[in-house]
Amino acid sequence: MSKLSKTTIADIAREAGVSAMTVSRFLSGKGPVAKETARRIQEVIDRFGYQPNYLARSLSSKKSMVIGVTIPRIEHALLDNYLAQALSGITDAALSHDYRVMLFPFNPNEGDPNEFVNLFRSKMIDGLVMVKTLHGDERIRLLARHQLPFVLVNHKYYAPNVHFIDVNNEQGMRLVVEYLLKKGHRKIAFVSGDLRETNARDRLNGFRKVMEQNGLEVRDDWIVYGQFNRQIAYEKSAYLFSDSEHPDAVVCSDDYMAIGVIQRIKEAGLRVPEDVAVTGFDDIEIAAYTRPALTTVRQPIEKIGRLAGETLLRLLKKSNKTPTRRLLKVELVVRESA
Amino acid sequence: MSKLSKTTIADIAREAGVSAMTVSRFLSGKGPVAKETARRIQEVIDRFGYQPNYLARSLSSKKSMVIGVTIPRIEHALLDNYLAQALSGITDAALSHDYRVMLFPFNPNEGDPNEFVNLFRSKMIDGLVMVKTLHGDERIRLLARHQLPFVLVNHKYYAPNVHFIDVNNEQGMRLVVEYLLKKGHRKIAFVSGDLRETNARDRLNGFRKVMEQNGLEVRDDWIVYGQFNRQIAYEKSAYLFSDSEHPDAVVCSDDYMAIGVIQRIKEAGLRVPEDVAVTGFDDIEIAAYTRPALTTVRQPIEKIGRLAGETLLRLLKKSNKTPTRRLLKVELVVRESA
DNA sequence: TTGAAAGCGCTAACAG
DNA sequence: CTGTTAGCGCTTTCAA
Repeated sequence: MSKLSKTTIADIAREAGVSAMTVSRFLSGKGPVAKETARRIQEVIDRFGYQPNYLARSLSSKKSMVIGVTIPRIEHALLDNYLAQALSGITDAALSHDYRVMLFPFNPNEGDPNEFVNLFRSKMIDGLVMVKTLHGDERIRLLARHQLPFVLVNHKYYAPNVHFIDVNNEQGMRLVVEYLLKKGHRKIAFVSGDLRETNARDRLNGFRKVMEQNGLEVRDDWIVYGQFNRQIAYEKSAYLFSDSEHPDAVVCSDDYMAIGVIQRIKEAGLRVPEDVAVTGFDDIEIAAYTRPALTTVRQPIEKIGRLAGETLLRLLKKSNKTPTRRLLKVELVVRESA
Repeated sequence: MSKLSKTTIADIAREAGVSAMTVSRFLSGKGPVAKETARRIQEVIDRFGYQPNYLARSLSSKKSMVIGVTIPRIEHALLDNYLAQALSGITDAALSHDYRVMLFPFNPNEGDPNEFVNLFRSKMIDGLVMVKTLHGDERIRLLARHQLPFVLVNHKYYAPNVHFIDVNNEQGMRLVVEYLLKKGHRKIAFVSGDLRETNARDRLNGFRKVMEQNGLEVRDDWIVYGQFNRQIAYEKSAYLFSDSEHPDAVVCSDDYMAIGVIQRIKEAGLRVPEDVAVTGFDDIEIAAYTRPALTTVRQPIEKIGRLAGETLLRLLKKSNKTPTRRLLKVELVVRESA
């Protein structure tokens, strides 16, 4: 099939009249090489179009120069907008440090708990960034126990050897709730994402806290326990609007859910935002295009990804005793839905 | 840092009282292993949590079991919705055949023409899927010349050793134009994407052809030469609506462009679709949420990705003399913008 | 500033 | 059905 000539470091060495070791030194930049020798080696490399065998190099040096990114399969699709943005940031960071990125989709709550540890055992990756993991995932615990280098994206997990980059969800909820209050809303419902994600929990708790600090009651029957999913939010929020007494505002745990809730509200014959205000979270691409356009909390998703990548790469250089635990600021984006 | 015990195949062999070769046979399933021997080996593997060293295996077998996916950097973001969907399909196909996926972002029209060939030279990948490449990209030509296994996604390139999966753009344009004609539109403009992408060319040519077949004039000044980009479509389409005589329909080369054009039309004080109908292409996620929701041509993007992956994997099994050249059907999705 | 020797952990090829 | 031998192409280590 392919007709690539296979030049090895030995060929280059012979042709340049030096040993393989000298070529290796020249290539890595580690160790001295005489100017004239370097010039000759470079000339031969160019002439042959030589590319070092990455597998041999990695096997010998015990560094794969690859970082893995695990992403959950969601609704049959691999990548929602959130994941795509995060991946973008991670990849940027990796490439700028000469690492490659390998994708590892996984099914939450399924499969071998050692699934990710084994990626290290098999020397497939040097480090791992995990996006959107679930609370209590045994796989994370095992990675931490083995002191493997990994970073969590948007998942808070306070434990030794666990590093994460996340946003301040409570601040986000404060922004949202206080904005709604200022607008005169008092009957505020909350539609939550999967509580196995720390984001969902933090947002719900944040919502509760800010409401109470403002002397407002949080009605238990106005907390909807859903998932980060448009369709499920659409289904589960139905009862909120079947009564004559409905909320005058709904805070949603993310944008996809807000879209589902808005659809539900319209079908109940109510208007957004006149009858019911709705807010989202994330500021995904489509948030600006929904009808009405979403008022939401913007997360710097790509930046989160980049920071996660950089944190990991720092970890690979030298392990860090004190865990990195960054909570980035969010901002309120006011559009039309509230 | 990490404290993973490093068990090798030799350890397993010794412990199971066999040779490394027998363990290797057991692991690969190639070659016979006695039932009882197999049982003993499995027991030892489990006990040690042994994972074969992927690098050693690949170095020896000369197969990396990795396929690369090249994606163009677009507007600073790595992944637009189209790319995300395609990547999803490719990854699905790869994983189901026990291959891993590595990401290789690249800047169109920049960098070493050997950039991708070198991925093969360095044994980083066994095959490559390229998404959204530009016509005449030297990198593609070099891959083909070296007879390397690669597949193009949404890029038609008729040449030996070049395989591609694309859609029938002309059929898409027929759907769109004939729909517009049926609706009574006659003054139809076209806003094109970057003509270095074969998709853009095929859509423009298809548009022309169908218009002419229906006896309609294509006004040169109503062809806008833009790029696959919302902002640029917004800017370049301005003049279409500054005259008193404007088109009553605009066919756009993709959905992002349609969004830009709609914005422009609104700012010109016109209504969509009452004054000007607008159509897109792709049916990306947000197409259903724009205001008005987009009438567009749906491509089975994820399926394209999956087919590309499968085509590549077949190529890796045995090279194929006759190039795969699939053009998938598209369908018209009528919403509100036309 | 350079080189020789020894391996990294696995599999291909062949022999038994 | 199992084992031996000889690498794969590089880097590490030590010596010169």
